[in-house]
Amino acid sequence: MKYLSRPEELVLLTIWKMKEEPYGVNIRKYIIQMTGKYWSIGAIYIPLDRLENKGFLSSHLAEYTSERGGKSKRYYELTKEGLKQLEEIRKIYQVFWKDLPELSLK
Amino acid sequence: MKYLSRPEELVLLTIWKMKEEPYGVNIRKYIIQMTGKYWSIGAIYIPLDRLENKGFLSSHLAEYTSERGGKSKRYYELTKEGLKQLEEIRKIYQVFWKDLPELSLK
DNA sequence: ATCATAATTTCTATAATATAGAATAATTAA
DNA sequence: TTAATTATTCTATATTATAGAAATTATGAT
Repeated sequence: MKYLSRPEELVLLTIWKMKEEPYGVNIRKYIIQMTGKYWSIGAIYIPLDRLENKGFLSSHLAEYTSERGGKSKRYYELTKEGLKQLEEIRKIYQVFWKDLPELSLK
Repeated sequence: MKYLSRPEELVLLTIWKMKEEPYGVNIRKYIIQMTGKYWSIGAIYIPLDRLENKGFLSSHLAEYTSERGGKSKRYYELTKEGLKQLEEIRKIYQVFWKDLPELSLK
């Protein structure tokens, strides 16, 4: 693949940035909150899986929880490779977003 | 649609930024040069079409050229709506890329 | 005139990704 | 043991990405 897709990038950035526990439900919540755009419930797991397969994330299942119930959470964290991808894309956009000309638009 | 896709964003930014004449071949050339990643010849026209359909770009055919030959070039320019989209996405990323914590990665 | 060359866009086919929400799983409380 | 809760996985479909061949249109050479 050439670039990270948009959801992939948002997921990686979120896992890097968020303070809450980084598992599916929370990651989705964070992205919705930060971007103001809706994501369906399932929509978060596809980029998560893909990013893990590519080696940009690693994960493990939560061992124990005293909360109400529910399936085990799967916690994610960024890998070195994942960070590298983010840095690469940041570099590209720094150049693109720099010195944009004033426009007179229709 | 929720966000601009990556190619859409790159195309819009390029049309905003590039100094050369903004038609397909040049736009592709510029993106390849700026990102260091290959795009096939046809790959540029799909986001161009889509962005125009969405109202983020407008275009017109070149009237006359004294160059060697070839089909008429189609020139593109950013619309107000297109600019708005870019500003929106920029705002999102400014927040995401700000205050990222130091990491100790595996 | 005809043919080769050149520059550009359009077409076509396929792979990959996005999106939504229902189904399933695992845990706890009543 | 049934209902409620929390989370992930599955399934189906729409959209987007990607590559490169084909078509279009003009020029230059013979």
